[in-house]
Amino acid sequence: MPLRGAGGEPVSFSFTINSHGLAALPPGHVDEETPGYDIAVALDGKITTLRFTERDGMLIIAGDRRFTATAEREIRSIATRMFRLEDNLAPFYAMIDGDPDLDWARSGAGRMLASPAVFDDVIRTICTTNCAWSATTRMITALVELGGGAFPDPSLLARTPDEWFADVARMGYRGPYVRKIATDVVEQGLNLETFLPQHGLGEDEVEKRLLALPGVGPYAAAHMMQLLGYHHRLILDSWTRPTYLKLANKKRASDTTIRRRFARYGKFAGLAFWLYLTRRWHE
DNA sequence: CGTCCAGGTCTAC
DNA sequence: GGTAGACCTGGACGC
Repeated sequence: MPLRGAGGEPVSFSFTINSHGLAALPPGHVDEETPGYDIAVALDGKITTLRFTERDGMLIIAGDRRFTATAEREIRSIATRMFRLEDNLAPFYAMIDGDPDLDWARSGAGRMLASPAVFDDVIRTICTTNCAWSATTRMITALVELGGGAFPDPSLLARTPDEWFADVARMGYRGPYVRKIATDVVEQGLNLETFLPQHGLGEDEVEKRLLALPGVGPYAAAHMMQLLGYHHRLILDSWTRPTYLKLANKKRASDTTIRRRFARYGKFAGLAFWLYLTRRWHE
């Protein structure tokens, strides 16, 4: 399928795909040798590995078997979600034309790699809070192992006992939060997929609902908003703050000051901030 | 060994 | 609305 954004703009994952994206899979799932990206998902009730590669502006998707028409539609949907092809960055690229800090990004940068499902990203994001990155990968590796190679769906997490979260995944206080969200999806009709812009809830309402989830505060909500395609909020955490100071050659800057610095990018302020911080990832 | 803190959040004032 | 303290875990660090 064509690798273009919703506005026909270029899409590039030069570095993010193979490395640091939040949705990056546990070690072993990412092939560092070839410019491709593997992910295991459940299709037709079976765990299937999909390999994404890019050639001449086309996204090539290879599977390990033949697929039904239903599965093919699902694959297309997964790819569109993961690579954020529903997101229109053309207005942003027009905005940064000639911008000394961000003009480079017009070649197609700015799409934080997403998981096949919004649910996955919410849980993954909670696993990034208040811990070292090594703990994040440990927790997510355990989750994917529980899922048999793919990220576990809500019903599997809902029926997995508390002891597993505490003793196997070692998620500490996050375990009950994750189980609560999974249980609400299964039993209370909570549908995180409706947070996607196409469902029309509206930016403010989506943010409100994210913040209402246990374990999701300002940082996690900002990260999810970015993944969902709402680019206004700045992701402010213990990595982005010092990274900004270093790149901007400043001694200190309050969150308010940082926000003011990026306010010129309007509804794309958060994306501008993220690209400012991750520029070297794309070189 | 104890303390601090890492890509924060929640509760109680 | 703003702020202190607690919170699982485990690696880094000082003593």
